[in-house]
Parts: sequence; structure tokens; C-alpha cells
Amino acid sequence: MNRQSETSDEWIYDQVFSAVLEQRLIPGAKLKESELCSVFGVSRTIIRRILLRLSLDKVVELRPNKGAVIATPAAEDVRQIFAARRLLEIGIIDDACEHCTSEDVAALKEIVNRENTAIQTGNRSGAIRLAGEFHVELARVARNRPIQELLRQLVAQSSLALALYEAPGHLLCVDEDHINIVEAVSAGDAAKSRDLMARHLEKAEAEMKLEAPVDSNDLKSVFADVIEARANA
Amino acid sequence: MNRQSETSDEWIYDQVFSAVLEQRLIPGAKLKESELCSVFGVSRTIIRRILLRLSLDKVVELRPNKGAVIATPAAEDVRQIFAARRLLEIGIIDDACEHCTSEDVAALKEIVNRENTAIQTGNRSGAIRLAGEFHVELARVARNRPIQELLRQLVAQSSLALALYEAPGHLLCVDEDHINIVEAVSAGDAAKSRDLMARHLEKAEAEMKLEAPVDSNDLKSVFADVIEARANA
DNA sequence: TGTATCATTTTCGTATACAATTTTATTTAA
DNA sequence: TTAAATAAAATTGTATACGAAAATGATACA
Repeated sequence: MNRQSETSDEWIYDQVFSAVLEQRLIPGAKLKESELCSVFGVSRTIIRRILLRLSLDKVVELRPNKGAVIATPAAEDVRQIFAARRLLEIGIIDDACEHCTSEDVAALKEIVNRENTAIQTGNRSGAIRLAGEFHVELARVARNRPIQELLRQLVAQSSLALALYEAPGHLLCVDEDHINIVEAVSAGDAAKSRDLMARHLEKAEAEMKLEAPVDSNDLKSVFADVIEARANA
Repeated sequence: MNRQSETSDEWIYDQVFSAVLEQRLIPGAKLKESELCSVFGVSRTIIRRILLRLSLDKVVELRPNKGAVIATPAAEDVRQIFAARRLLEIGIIDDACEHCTSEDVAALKEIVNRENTAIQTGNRSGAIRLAGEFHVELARVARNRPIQELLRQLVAQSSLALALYEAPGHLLCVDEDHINIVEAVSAGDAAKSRDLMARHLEKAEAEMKLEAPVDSNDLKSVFADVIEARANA
């Protein structure tokens, strides 16, 4: 049976990737091949290929002979993730301002609107997902695919980081940052856009407690190091 | 037979990746699975996994039902590749200056020395490869893995771009740029380093003729668009 | 001679078989 | 009862089988 590989593959990949973005899959979650097989109705060949792709995205960790788990980025990883995001997202602002068309503005506003709706309706998954989408869309507007691709990965990794290190009691603050950035970019004001983006990213990183690492009410996170040690024993 | 997958996989991947870096594999070259199987003595399962990884690096193009070929980046791709490189490599200079240890300086100088030796002995493959290695090493010195990884891919893609668009008669000019950058970085002079890097990258991109695209004496490149059109027919 | 159609061979895509490793369960001894 | 040892089950890693698609070559016909 030669399936329409391209499509089916992409669909399954997106399903898992989305689950990570929406934090329905959290760090440490085990991804058994046979389970994924029955869920998606394909053979292990396909599932294995998708797990490999996700592992190259640093969203899944492939432990030889021990199966795949959702990745658990260390504090240092998270610092590098955000350092990279600052570099990329501030760096592309010039190009975003330069190339931004009216269609681009519409697309950006559409995302921000849906994001705000999600926030107001208490749809946390949707809000997280759309917030990430916004940042990736901005890279698309800047017309730079390599950077867009990396940002897509970094946004997903940020979602994992947030699940691990988010300061308690934060939860869905309504945020004017995104819409302000859209306005500045569509006005072609690169300096202002850069400044807004810089502060926005700082804010995001500040919401995490990278020193006192763990999320209190999730045993998997609390004992992540123990699990890691035992897993490698 | 459960092979020591990790190692064997990595080795084969590196072999192919290196061949691209050294331009022993040029854009359009066909990678038949069965041939790779016999060359490396593994089954198609392994080869297929490696081809997938290389395709995610944008070094190989996977054409459904038509096999894998070494990628042929379009002129617009190359512009984005170099735009991304400028952004990344200039952007990491601050961190490189900040984190650069004496071991790092030694490692950088070692690469530059080997590069110059390669140039002087007419070892074109080695020179291209080491030039790329230098840029990736600088990202390592900056202590940012995500960016280092992307740069590794972009350097390989640059090698393909060079094979396609290099201005004729260029060939291995001895270059003081790299050693100057090492000096500036190890002295902690970020401003100077940035300036040197910016001009170095501009020079590299200027060596290519992205408007009059093709490499004259390679039919595969000359008729790349025709091939592409027919392949998709 | 050149072109179109058909058969043959090659190559690719997925599922599956089987070996090796890890995990879990059970038994046994202290 | 706990802990170690062993057996059973589950899971992963690689090779291979087989169907589908594409490339190649042969034949018929204008």
C-alpha cells in the first residue's frame, strides 16, 4: 500500500507538534510507538520517522532502546533558547518592516484577535498556541525561511520551558504587546518595533524561575533529575 | 541484529554531510538508496533515516517516489541563507567576545591554521570545509546551541550555493579575514569583530552571481529549471 | 526516421518479521 | 517482609518482503 505519504505524515507530525504547543503533552511524557501507531492507524515505520523529526526539533528526546519522551530542556537550554529568540526576533524586525504588506498586517491582526478571544474565553491551550504562531508569522513576514524554521522550533521549545519553569500564579495575562508590535511594524517604525519586541521577550523570560527550577505540583518535573539518573542507569 | 545505531548512524551521516561540505557531492547529484546501502553496508532503513535528516538540513531534496538528490538552492534561497548568516554571525559576536576562553582561541587558531595549510597545498575540499568549520566554531564559542545548529546547516547550504553560483576564476584566495576575526574576538573588541565579520560575509556573498545564475560547465546546473519542470510533470 | 505504446526493470514507500534490549512480574531466599 | 534472582512480557532496532510508482528499454506503426 503506497499511501499518500506526504500528507498523512505531515498531519500526524502536526498533531503531535500542536499537542506540545498547547501543552497537552508535557515534558517527560512517554511516547510509545505502538500507542501512536494505533492512535493514528499507521505502522511503526511512519511513527518512527515522525519521532525522528520531532527529536531534531528538540521537542522529543530519543533515548536509545528506551523510547521517546517529550523533551525536558534544562535551565541552561532555556537560557540559550531565549538568547536565540532575542537575537532572531529583534534581528528580523528591519526586514519585517521593510517587506510587510497589507495582507501581512491582516494575517498578523487575525492571529492577535484570535489570541485575545482565546484569552478572554479562558482557552489557555489556544492562547499559548496563537501567541507562538504570532512570533513565527513575524518571521514569515520578514521573508527569511531559515530563521522562520528555527523560530518555529524555538517557540515549541519555549512551550516546554514554560511548562517546566513558569512562575506560579501567572496565567494568561491579557497582553497588548502583540498588537502594539503589529502597529509599529505596519507603520514601518523599525526602531520602535525593535524596542517593543525586546521588552516583550524580556518580559516572557522573566516570567520563568530558572534558578529554582521545578514546577511544584507535577511530580515528573519535581523529580526530573532523579528520573533522568535512573533512566540512564 | 541490534547494531550500535547511534554511532553507525552518525558516522554515515557525517560522511555524506562532509562530502557536501567538500563539494564532492554537488547539487543535483542523485542519491540512490540501494547504492548507499551497499557503500555503507546497512539496510535501507538506516539510509532512509539519514536521508530524512539531510533533507531537514536542506542539504538533500526528497522527491516523493523519485528519490533523493543533493539540493539545488534557488537564487532567492541563497539570498535568505546569507541574510540569515549575517543576522546570526554578527549577532553572536557579543556573546563570542564575552565567553571566549583561551581554549576557544586555541581551537579557532587551530582551524585557521589548518585552513591556510589546505589553501597553500591546493587542497580545495579541505579549505572549503575548514572555512565553514570556523564559522560554526565561532557560534560554539558564543555558547548558543540553537544558533550553532542552524549555522551548521547554513554553512552546508552555502557550500551548495557556492557550487552553483560562484563567479568563475575565483578559487582559493588566501584570506586574512578569519585570523583577524579571531584576534579581535580574543581581544574582546566586539565592535571591531562585528565590523570584520560583516565585511567578511559581504565579500563572500559578493563572490556569487545570483542574477546570472548557472555554473557554465555543468549541464545539471545549466538546465536545473528544465529538469525541475519535467520532474514535476 | 521518428514517435507512440507497451512491457520490463528498477527504485521507492509501507508494513511486517525477528532479534536484542528493557521493563515488569514472579519466584526464591534471607 | 524485604531484597535478590529469575522468568515472562513488552518495547525498541534493523532487515526484509511486497506492492506501487517511475525510469528504462523494446516493439509497432506512421
